[in-house]
Amino acid sequence: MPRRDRTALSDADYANLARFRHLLHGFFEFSESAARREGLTPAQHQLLLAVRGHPGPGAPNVSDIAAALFLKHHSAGELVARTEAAGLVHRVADPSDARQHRLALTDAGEAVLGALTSAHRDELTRLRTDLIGLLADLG
Amino acid sequence: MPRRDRTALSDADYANLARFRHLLHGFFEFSESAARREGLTPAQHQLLLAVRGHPGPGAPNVSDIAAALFLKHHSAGELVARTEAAGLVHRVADPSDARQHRLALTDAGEAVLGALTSAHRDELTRLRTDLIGLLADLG
DNA sequence: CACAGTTATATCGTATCACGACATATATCC
DNA sequence: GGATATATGTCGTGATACGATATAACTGTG
Repeated sequence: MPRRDRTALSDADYANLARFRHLLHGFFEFSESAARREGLTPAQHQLLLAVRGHPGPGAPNVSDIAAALFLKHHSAGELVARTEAAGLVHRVADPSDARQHRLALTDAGEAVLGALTSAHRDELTRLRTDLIGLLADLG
Repeated sequence: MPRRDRTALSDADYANLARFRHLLHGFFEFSESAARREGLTPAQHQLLLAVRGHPGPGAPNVSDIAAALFLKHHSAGELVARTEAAGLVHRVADPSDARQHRLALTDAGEAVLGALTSAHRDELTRLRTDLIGLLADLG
């Protein structure tokens, strides 16, 4: 059992966990403001990334996206609809299953995601050392 | 300049960033469900942690919490009011500045935060290796 | 020592977004 | 081919952070 004694929490344990959360929260604030600067909602940005970074062999469908973004199926569908209306993704009917829609980025979606992904990679490079240090203190 | 060429993004870069976000998102899902199991909203949990883990010399006030949680001052005040109503924190008037309220955990808040913090430490121990591996791929 | 500016917090109405409940269409399996 | 499962869509609701605004208290300055 890797779990340590519950009574063993020190002030430093709380402070380290608080700092870890604060650091991650700061990263997400960065991410959200970067997305909004590009005219996207944060959720739309995450959708684009989930579509582009989908690990499977083919293009993801709405259910894949729901799983990737921890959403209910119909919430994922709503997000896809909003993002499609913004011209960033499009749905193509799956030829082998008429219930499903395969998702792909539009050229506009591809462009904006590229810019955002570069910015995020840079930001993570800046944060990496602190993050690893905190993880070492926490584990 | 640490920034790499914007055109240098590969499929793997997108996939790695997507996996990184998915891993962190999963951690937050774990955190939120743990908080709700204890009868707290996720925001209330973060408030407790920010109070308990506050780095400064004294107890934090509402503005400190706003900064720690990336909230506007009045949103932090609303969160404190809700959490105080739940009996998890209390406000004590600062004797040297009647505008401020210093925040402290109640015994109930202390107990629930302790349980949650232990659980989070364990979860982070589980995730640490994957997280560090992904950070290495991303930077 | 008034008063201008700043700081700390509170009130209220609004907007966003994911959700539950429900509905529909298609596929699959005895 | 009828029952069941899967994929997605519609609609109303609730939670909560926010902007705009307000109030109170502190601080420095002349």
